[in-house]
Order: sequence, then C-alpha cells, then structure tokens
Amino acid sequence: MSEPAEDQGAALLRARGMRVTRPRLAVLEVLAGGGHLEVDEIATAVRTRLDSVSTQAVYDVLGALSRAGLARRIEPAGSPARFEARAGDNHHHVVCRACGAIADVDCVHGAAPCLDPVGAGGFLVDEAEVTFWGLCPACQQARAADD
Amino acid sequence: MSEPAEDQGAALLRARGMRVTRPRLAVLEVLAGGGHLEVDEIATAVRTRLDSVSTQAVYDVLGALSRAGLARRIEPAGSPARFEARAGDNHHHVVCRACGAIADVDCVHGAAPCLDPVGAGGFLVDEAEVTFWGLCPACQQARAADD
DNA sequence: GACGTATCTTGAACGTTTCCAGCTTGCGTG
DNA sequence: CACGCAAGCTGGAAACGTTCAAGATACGTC
Repeated sequence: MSEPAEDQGAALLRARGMRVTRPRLAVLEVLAGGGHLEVDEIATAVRTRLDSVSTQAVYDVLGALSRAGLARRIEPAGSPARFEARAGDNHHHVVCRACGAIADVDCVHGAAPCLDPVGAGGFLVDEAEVTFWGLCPACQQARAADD
Repeated sequence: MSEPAEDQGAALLRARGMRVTRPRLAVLEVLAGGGHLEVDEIATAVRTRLDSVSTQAVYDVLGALSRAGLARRIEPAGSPARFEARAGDNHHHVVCRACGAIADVDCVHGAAPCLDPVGAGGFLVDEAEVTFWGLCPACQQARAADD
C-alpha cells in the first residue's frame, strides 16, 4: 500500500516478462479502481491520465492483460465485452436484465462450483462460468413503481 | 409424431396467441432438427424450405420465439448468437475453446444448480446460466497430434 | 548509448445486428 | 365469404464493437 499504483502495476507486468508501457500502467490503474468496465469506458478513463491513447492500444492491452491473468474478460449475452481486475478467485456475476448492471457474486461452493466433467460429452472441461440473471435493486424499485 | 412438423409448430404458436406464418413454421422446423445454430445457418436452412426469407424476418422470428419460450438464445463469449429448440429445462453448455463447438450438458444438480440468491447484492435472481469451457474431443486429438 | 523487437498509432475494413419506411399477410368481424 | 386492422415481412441502409494491416515508436538488453 505504500507503493504508488504505477509501481505496483510495473511489478506485475515485469513479473510476467511483459514490457512496462504507459498505456498498460494506465489501464491497470483504471481496472484497479474496481467495477466491470466496457472497453469504451476504460479508454475514456485512460485518456484522462494520458493525453492520447488509441482505441486499438486499449484493445491490445486488454487482450494482453487477460492473457497474462491480470484482467478478466466477461461478456454477458447482449452486452459488449467488459473487463475487471482479477483477484484470481473464480467469482461469478449477476447481470440485471433491465439495465445491464453487473455485480460480483462469490462462489458459495468453493473453488469449482458445479464443475462436473462427467456427462460433458467427451469435452475436457477446464472452467465453469456462471452468470446469474435477474433484476438489480434499482430496477426492482422502478418496476414496483410502474404498478 | 403422427402430426406433420408444420402442424406441431402451428399448434405451439397458436397456444401462445401468436400468428402462424410461414417463416415462423420454417424456423421452428429447423430448430426442431437439433443443434445450436447461428442466425446465418438458420436463415440458410429456412431458405431451402421457403423461396425467400429476409434476414430481418429471421431475427424477428427468433426474437419472438425466444420471448415466447419456444426457442432459447445462447451466446458464448466471442461468438455470434445461437439458438436451440430446447427451452424450459435448464440444461447448460460446454463450449470448445478451439473450434467453438457447443454441446449440451444436463444439470447434475437438478432444477437450479448453484442458484443461490444469497450474497447477490440485493439482486432478484431468476436464472443461473452455466457455461463450461474446454476442448472438444476432435480438438483434443488435434492438439495431441501437434506434439 | 545503440540495437532488435514488442508495442503503439493511424486508417480502414469486417461481420453481426438493428433501424427505418412501406408493403403483404394472417385472422377476427360483419 | 369479403372486409379491415394490425402484426409481420421485405428491402435497403447504417450503427456498433471489434479486428486487421502497415508503419512509427519506445522498452529492455547488450
């Protein structure tokens, strides 16, 4: 916590043999702020820290970070891709059907919920992704108010 | 089974107060053939039964059918939307990371696997969607052959 | 400090999906 | 059995998120 965010990010990148560049540090900082951000939101936030970063660079950086395990890509049906800082735990997500809001849900089963290779038709399963669908508190209220 | 497929589809549509049109019947027939089809595949198959059907009609029909519970829309990350006939039972899917193939997986936990509204941050959860990621048998062999 | 390569920039294109206006069709009424 | 309304279809076009290609730049290493 005594280290500036930049140095933390640089250490993470170096630990994986990745080059430390300004766009990457900025993206890591933005992701560290929390939330589930769209590429466009990340690009906008990054541009408040650096003068100009191309959209292409943001996509490339996010791809590299998720490949390195420093970010996690999530993509609920009907939404553009979103990215979040990854704690390495396999938590899951609740998505609001009305407004698309996303929240984290810790896995109640431990490490691998519902992961059951049996009956997978010969597939070699390595990950189980769980997405919950429902209504966020705000949209529940909005719907109740409509009645 | 003694009824022609068309009449079955017509009955399904009428039971929900939906109009019975040729594009809808054709889409229902195609979906009844099984599998997890992309919109483009469905459109192509439909056009072998009817002379000409616009792409928009296929999208509209599929939207109406999934809203009515006659079709289910699935959309694995990084893939275009796909539709399948099985709706109602909540089975899940295995997706091959290499070739994108999709297979069904019956839920081993019964009706609502891992569905745990607790800790959902105030969300009113109504569905739990599970997607397994791995390698299909064919891609396992292909990878083994590369070594 | 100079090199080689990974990374970023610019500009463009791709494929899926949605919008729009207008015509056709299914289906309940008289 | 003909009529009329609204739902549904057609056709063209465009928006969106994303990816590709070629060249310039900056990082890490020697």
